[in-house]
Amino acid sequence: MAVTIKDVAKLANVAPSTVSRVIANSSRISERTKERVREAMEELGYHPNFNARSLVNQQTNTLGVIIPSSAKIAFQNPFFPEVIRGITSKAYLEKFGLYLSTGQTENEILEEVRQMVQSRRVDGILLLYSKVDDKVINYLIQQDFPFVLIGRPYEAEAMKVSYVNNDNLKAAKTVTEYLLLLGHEHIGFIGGNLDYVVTRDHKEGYQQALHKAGFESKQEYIVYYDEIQEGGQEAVIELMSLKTPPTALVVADDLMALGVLRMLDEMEISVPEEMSVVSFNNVMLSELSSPPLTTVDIHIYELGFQATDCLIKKIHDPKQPTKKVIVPHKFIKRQTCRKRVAQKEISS
Amino acid sequence: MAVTIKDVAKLANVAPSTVSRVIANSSRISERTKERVREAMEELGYHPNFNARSLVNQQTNTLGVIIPSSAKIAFQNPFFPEVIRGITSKAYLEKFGLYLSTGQTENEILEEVRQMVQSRRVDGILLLYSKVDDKVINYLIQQDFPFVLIGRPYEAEAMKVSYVNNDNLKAAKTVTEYLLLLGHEHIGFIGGNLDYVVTRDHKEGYQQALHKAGFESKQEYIVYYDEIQEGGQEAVIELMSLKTPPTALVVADDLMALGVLRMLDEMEISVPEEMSVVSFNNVMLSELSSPPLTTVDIHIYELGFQATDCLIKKIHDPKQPTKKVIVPHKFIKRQTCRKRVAQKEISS
DNA sequence: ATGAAAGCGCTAACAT
DNA sequence: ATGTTAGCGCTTTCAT
Repeated sequence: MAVTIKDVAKLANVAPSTVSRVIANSSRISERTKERVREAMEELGYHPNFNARSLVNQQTNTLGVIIPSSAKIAFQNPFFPEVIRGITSKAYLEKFGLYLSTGQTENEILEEVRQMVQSRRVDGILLLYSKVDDKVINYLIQQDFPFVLIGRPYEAEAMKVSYVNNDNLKAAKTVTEYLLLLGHEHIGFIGGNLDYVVTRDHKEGYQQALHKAGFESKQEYIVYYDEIQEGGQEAVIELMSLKTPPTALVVADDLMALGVLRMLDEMEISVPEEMSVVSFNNVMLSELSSPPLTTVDIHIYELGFQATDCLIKKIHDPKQPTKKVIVPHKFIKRQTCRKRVAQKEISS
Repeated sequence: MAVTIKDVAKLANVAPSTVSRVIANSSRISERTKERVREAMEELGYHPNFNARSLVNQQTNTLGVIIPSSAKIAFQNPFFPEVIRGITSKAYLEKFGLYLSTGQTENEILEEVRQMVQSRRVDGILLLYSKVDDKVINYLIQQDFPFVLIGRPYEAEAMKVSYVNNDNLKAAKTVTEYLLLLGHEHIGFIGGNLDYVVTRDHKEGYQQALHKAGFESKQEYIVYYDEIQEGGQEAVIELMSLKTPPTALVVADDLMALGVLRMLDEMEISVPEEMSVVSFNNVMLSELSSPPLTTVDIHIYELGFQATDCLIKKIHDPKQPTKKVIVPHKFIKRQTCRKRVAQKEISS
């Protein structure tokens, strides 16, 4: 078996508790013994047993990270790697470990979360998505277990939920207004899955901008897709089949926008000449597309970093008031938007 | 505090050991008491304490997942999410948890790995990358700790390392031969970081194909980049500045190929008319680019799944012989390659 | 078929 | 300043 505290104690000629105190660098141990004990630890290659510590301390220094159930789709989206990167940075600084959920369906995940909290496998939980009416959130609230949401809770009841989010409504409103200013009057909206709060916020912002400008937001210009791969493409077909097809598109995220560009390319509709496109997230590949995407940078890394910060604080002091952090976004203009050209000018 | 085995025992009027046996579904407990105990567990909402179990069993049912140090770059690449997805699936099936590395530099990661193994925080380790002369690998070998490599060890000494890999050399050879068959005589090679074994395998395959066809592989056609973002772009500039610029490109991976396409687009070099491009991985966005990428599907998900399978088997039976699994690849022809047109035909 | 007791490796209260 | 001891929650001999 591995070397334990007892072995070190024996070699250093002290009691196990002394060794323990040396590990904690207790001030009640003389420098001389500390020295001796440390040498013994070195010599034996001692490392404290993680489980033993966790057991007695009643804490694991580990954060549970919950990835949405549609992992197949979700994980393809650079959003998740990037949040995790943010989480990772902060967790490393605070010496916390990361424990990843592995469930694929909503129920599997719920069961997993239950395990995590009840078996004390983690000290807190990071939820990487916010769904409308989510069972996991409800469970966590009911258990009063420390957790932080990335996104925002949908239900009003969830006042006590800490979260880190962007102002997605405002972002959507801004890009729509921008398109409006460019003279576009028929603007399509390609949203993600309606179960996600972010989709609803985007839609709301889009509609507010339209209404404010005196336009009616017509149902047929609004389309939702969750399948990123085919999603963008089908959405384009649907919208371009309208009697009056849109001349600009607000797209749920960069990856889907890529699919949109691809489809547009196939249909020989040129971007931005004949169609303007704006999307959200500003993941790296939005710069690599042809043409590069005009998009909203939501600072994904920061979302993860802040959420982790917030969670760890909450773990250290459970009485912390609930916090709502809004990470600012930034509109990035690249090459997929252009002033609208009147129809005749094109067709002539 | 949470409910423990003792509480259950008390309620069911049995000894703690009996409860423990019920959890393990021991055959030595009568159905009647099992029933009673289970009811008590239900009533109290009992869940076994993970750390206590790990402590006595000397196993954690957790796998350590080590992400390469250049996480910033690495994680942007869809390769990693996709391997993790494969890992996740298998881990879930086997009821193993996943513990993620958080270190950013090579040394941080090495230290983390040390912690993981010495503190018994994980039962085995999955290395998601294979670097030439990697300290982590050497440490793991020396500790004789169960681990599986995704990729392959570079040093011959590492005979005892189990790994899951593609035949990257062959894949690179095949695509180069394909380009050769299309009449291309000047084929550029844009590889990833030379520290990674996969890069060396790609280069080797590329060169073998060239030599077999009677061509010399010239140094100036071979270029390495690790920065995905700018990498592809700079590489293109470098290669196109040659006196005889290549008419075809073998690119390290899809993401970088995207950057290449983007740059080519900017330089108004049309793909595939004036330049053929092949890459590796077949991540989802390779289908979304314009034009869609001709690439090699290396079955990333499968790599993760197989590696996890292999590791768990090894954990269950440490005497298992070392295994080398080669996941087959598949050449996916899409729209970035075309027969070479003689120079004059274009310029005329 | 079940209970009692020891022990996994560590920390912390209580001695001294 | 250091040692003794109990106990975290569980599993596993060893009894009965």
